[in-house]
Amino acid sequence: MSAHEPSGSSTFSPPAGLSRREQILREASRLFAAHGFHGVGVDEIGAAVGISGPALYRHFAGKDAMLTELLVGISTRLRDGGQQRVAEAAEAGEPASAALEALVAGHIDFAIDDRDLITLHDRELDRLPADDRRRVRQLQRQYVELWVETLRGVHPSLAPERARAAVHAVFGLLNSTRRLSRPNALPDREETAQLLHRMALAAFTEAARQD
Amino acid sequence: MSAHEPSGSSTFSPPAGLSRREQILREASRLFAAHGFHGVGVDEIGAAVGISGPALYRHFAGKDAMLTELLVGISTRLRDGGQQRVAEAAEAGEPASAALEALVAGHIDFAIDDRDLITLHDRELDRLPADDRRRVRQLQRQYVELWVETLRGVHPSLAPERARAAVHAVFGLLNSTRRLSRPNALPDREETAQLLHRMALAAFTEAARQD
DNA sequence: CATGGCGGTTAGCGAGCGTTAACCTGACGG
DNA sequence: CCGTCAGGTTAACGCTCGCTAACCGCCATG
Repeated sequence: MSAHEPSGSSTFSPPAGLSRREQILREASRLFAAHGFHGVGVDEIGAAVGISGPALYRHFAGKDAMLTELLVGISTRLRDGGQQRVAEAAEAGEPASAALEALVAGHIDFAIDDRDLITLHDRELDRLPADDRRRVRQLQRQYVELWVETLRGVHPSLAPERARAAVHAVFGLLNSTRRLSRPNALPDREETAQLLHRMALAAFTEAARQD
Repeated sequence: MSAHEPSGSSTFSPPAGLSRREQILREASRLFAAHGFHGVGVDEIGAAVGISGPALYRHFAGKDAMLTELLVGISTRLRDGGQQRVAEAAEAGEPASAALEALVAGHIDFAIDDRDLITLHDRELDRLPADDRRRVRQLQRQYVELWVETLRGVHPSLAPERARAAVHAVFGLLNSTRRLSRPNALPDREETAQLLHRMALAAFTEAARQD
């Protein structure tokens, strides 16, 4: 196998491509998304990166720790990315609707390009140990609330509870990408992204309409 | 399926409420939805209906068979219900849009009232043995195609591939109910149903808009 | 009143799981 | 040139799992 990579002369830097840890996380997310957390064995994960079984414990405390790191990473990226987009829109003096559109566009990029992670994000939360689960749930809640606030900035008449339901519904809509496109690459990524974008905004607008 | 159920002369066939089989299926669906198929043991399922472990094998061939029966049942109900609603709308001479609305309304009823089943329906398919999986996938595909045809009846300009993506997206939107309302009963079922209904139709309309 | 079988019970098996232990190797800094 | 140590290996442990075996009580029926 590849013993050592052609990295620079420094003491030890990540091997240019992906570090072992990152390799493992990537393969683990693929396998967890495909077969479920309990449906994947540690030997299987090891085999996917060319090492076998217990060697994983040189990089992670256990199987749970891999799932925890994946879910915390996803939730953090989503929340931080969302906060940044909203903040940028605000600083640029753009209208509230621009912030909402930025949230939608960012989520779509994520849902299309990191399909496995999005799958884990709303499927495997309950497989976490209680402490980590609380932490991830908190991050997810913050992300949802960011959307709710932004949405209500565009449609102030929308009641909070209703807005929250609408946000969850749109998440479901956007995350449907995991069901499309069997292999890995979308037939036409941009077209799919635009379709979802428009459907999401239309759904929001309708949710806010007075009846 | 089952050899001897209520049948003729027996004084005491179905225990008035749910048969043992139905009890087991109900509890199994709850547990599978909560912890995932691999995350639930047969002892746990047995305990949930007041019997213990191996007694389940008097009613089912195995754990796989329970999941199979649940998923086949769900997929069949969805497809048959959808076909019936579309047929009824056609016989009544209603416009194509009425058929689409009937599909949406029917799916929402299902998604709200049988939340656990909807969860299994799009999460646990890959845990089935290959034969059963093919069978369920076929039923699901027929249901999707029914929606696609109906949608294209309303918006003939919509390309089939695009329509299919839109249908999957709306399924994701409607199935988001499983994420709402932690305990069991929705705060206001009718209001939620109407909100989802309108959002779904608006998303469809936007998907069909020419750009 | 014997009987048959439905629907339970407990014991236990064999496989697979996550994890630990003990050991090895090759690269690198002093 | 040697010691350290990161990052592998295989063996094995203990536990849990799905499932089978063996047994049994109840109750409707002939």
